Amino acid sequence: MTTDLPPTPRGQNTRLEILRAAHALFLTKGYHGTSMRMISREAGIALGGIYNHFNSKEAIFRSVLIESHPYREILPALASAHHDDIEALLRQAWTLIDDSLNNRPDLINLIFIEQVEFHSRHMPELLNLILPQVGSILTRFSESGEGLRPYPLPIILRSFIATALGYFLTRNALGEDTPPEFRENAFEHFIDIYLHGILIPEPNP
Amino acid sequence: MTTDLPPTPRGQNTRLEILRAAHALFLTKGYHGTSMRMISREAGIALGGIYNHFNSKEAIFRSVLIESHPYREILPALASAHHDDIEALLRQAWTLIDDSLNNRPDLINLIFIEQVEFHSRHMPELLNLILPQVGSILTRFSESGEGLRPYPLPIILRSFIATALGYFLTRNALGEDTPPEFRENAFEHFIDIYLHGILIPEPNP
DNA sequence: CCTACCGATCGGTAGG
DNA sequence: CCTACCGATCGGTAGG
Repeated sequence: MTTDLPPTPRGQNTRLEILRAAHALFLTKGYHGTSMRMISREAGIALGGIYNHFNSKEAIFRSVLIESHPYREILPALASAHHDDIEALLRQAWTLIDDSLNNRPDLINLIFIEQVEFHSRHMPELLNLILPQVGSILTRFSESGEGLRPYPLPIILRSFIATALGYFLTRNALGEDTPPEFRENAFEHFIDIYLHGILIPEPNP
Repeated sequence: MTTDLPPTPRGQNTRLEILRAAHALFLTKGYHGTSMRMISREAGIALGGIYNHFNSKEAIFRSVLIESHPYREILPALASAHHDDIEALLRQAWTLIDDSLNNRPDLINLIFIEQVEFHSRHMPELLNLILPQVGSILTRFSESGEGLRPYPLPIILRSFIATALGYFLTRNALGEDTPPEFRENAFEHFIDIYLHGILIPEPNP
């Protein structure tokens, strides 16, 4: 079975192939640990051909960051969660994060590379894309946020994201040869602790 | 004012100078973004002289990681906090973390480099040094942990560390040109949310 | 602990 | 989009 017409113009497919290869390499080797020759090999294109699509190695990283940053999974998860009360909404978002990130814990490496190797140089541009989505999420929080403790809504959102990041960061650091008490049901415990943290407790029954 | 005798043998001072230089460079440029020549220049020693103290570039990173990992600040902070009830103990530890890390947010970059550029290869060795300290901290938790929700103590410790990491990670990502609602009093809000998360609420007064 | 050097590889480009 | 190449720099070492 062959496709007579490529789904997108040929050049566009090559561009995506470069981004896919670079993404995979950056995640496992970092930016300076990845060479243009590795990217060209992995993408199945000659070294010189890359420069028809990107002006520099950093331009590739910038595109990978903008188009594949984990926030692109976390924020839509929050935006698409559909529930009346905020606890159910956040629990559903937590499940969606689980689905998209739990099997790919190195996805957050992109955040680390941006901080360590670029001093967050590209974050202003990325935040300009992200913050508009954040606005509608915060509105939703305030609409269904009856039982929330009186923290600023941006703090509640930031600490939710921080909880996810802290989970994956400690998960990777702990590895699989550490005492199991540090790992068993940790994903569920983390969301429970977070929710107790932001929700006003039910009156004692 | 000159010192007649160096406080430590000459060779030992050079070794420490190499580690200090390498640490500073790794934090700001990453491992592969730092060259041996940069380290030699910053340490004030010839390139070849480094190899009298370390067998390879990775050996330098390993020593930096083991001797300067942020856990070396967080865990002693927890171990030295001295209070009857767990809330006061954790709040004091939080303050100590603030003192040692808040002005040097790039200290956690060492953790990221280890994860991204080394796939946490050195963590087993590091955890062997860390986990014994953890044992005594957990014992303290259980002694003064009357008001704790029934989470496993290792989870409570892990989520405390994760809260600190998530705070600094989102702090660096947000930068200083984002809406202030995401940043105002965030450090205090984070510990409050965490403590509400793990403590059984007081009966309504 | 330094000087001088090794082969390999780097990001990027000219020219077609 | 490829081939062939550029100068610069890499980690590491021999020899003293």
